[in-house]
Amino acid sequence: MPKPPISRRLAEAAVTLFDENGYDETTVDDIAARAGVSRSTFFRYYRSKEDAIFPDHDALLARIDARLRASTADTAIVAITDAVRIVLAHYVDDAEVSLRRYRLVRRVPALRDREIASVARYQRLFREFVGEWLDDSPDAGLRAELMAASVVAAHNQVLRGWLRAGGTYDPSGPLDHALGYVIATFRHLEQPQEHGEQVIVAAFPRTASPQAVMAAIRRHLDARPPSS
Amino acid sequence: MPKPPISRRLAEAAVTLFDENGYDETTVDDIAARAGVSRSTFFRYYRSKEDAIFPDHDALLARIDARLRASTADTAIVAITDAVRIVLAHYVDDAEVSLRRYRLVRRVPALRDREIASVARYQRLFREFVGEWLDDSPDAGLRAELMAASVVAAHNQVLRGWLRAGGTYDPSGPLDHALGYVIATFRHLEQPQEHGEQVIVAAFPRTASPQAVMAAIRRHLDARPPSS
DNA sequence: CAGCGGACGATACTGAGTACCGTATCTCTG
DNA sequence: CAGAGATACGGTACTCAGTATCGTCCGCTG
Repeated sequence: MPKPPISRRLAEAAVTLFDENGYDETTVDDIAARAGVSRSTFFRYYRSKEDAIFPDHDALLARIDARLRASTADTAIVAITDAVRIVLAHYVDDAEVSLRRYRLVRRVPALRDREIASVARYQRLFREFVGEWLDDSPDAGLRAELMAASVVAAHNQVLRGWLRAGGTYDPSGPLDHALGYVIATFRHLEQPQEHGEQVIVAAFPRTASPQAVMAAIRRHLDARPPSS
Repeated sequence: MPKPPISRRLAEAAVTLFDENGYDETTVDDIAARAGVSRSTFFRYYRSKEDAIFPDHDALLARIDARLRASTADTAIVAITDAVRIVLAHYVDDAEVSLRRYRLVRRVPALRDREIASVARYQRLFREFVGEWLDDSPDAGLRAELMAASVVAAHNQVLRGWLRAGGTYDPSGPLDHALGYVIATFRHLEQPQEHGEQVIVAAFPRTASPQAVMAAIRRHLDARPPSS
């Protein structure tokens, strides 16, 4: 039975000691000793003390990047939702670690700031990706920014709900719901405009009969100003 | 002519030295000496080396908090847009410092992370505020999260455009435009739902004939799952 | 005046983080 | 096989951000 890799042992030691003794009271020497390696080795594996409890961040970023790169504009929405699911699954697959980390991050400002910086990296990746997908219309930059921020915000909302509830349910349903909300919000703004023609939006009850829908739309069309 | 307050002298010394010598190459002793005070005094005014170039963050947060608290649900959108304008004006009013800081932050990861954490604090403030404003519907939390993230993202987009252009124009027009976009996006989702009925959103070319619209909607309705 | 509180400087210390060197191990090549 | 090179690790010295403490000075109040 081979020992787990050093990086994992260090991460486990860090979370355990932070839990037992507190973040500020735990030194890097303590962590290294608990993992059975030297302090130098700690800094070979982690850039800083804070990074030890986010051991998979770079790998996860790389996975997301790969997933996004494997898509085209046609499959972009699927790719983004997949990428977000990859992130959430990462937390859910190791719920115990995620819950411990969550409790730590809530208590320690330095870890909170680190996590925020990590999330910003996901967001930047999404934004760059969405920016490539959007055309060069005047608001493309703004839309990319907004969509990336919204996707990440939705994910965080779902994740935090799951963590707050102690990881007791499968959060993929709520994530689908939240992403659907985001996508619905932005999709109506993403419809390609057909050669300068304008698009109108009409909303009506889901249970409306085709006749009722038609009547509502006719009213709407009758009320619009003459097209230029 | 009284000397400027110590906190300002320290902040100015920090930015100047970071510019001249680099962030990592500048010590807290250097900054304190340049400002004519001791190192102890530096840490009396700033919690950390990084904080020295964000001297007004807490004061700005307090102003925003006050502005938001002075509003009601009826004036909430105005309050949020005012709060965002307060943030932007803060940068614009001292453009030279903002531009120097921008250049520093782009070059130094530690400062970038610090800025990201600062922005997250604004966002949290907005979210809490929006959360109070929204009713207790199932998606209220999600909506508050999304709106706060969007407002902040829009502001950042505008601010970064202004900074990238060297602060050469008044960014309040673009900010109004971006906020208008965000508010339009969310306003249509804030329409009251009629007694538990679901709403679908359909978009179609403005010039579509009623018959074409009807055909498109019929296809959509035929494709939906049975309503529960 | 004396006493108090607050601001500041100086000093000692801790621990995160960096740089460097030596040693051990492994792999590859002749 | 031996030797060379690469790699991983431990140990050590160091820097500097950040913390705690103490002493001094100054301004204010009674």
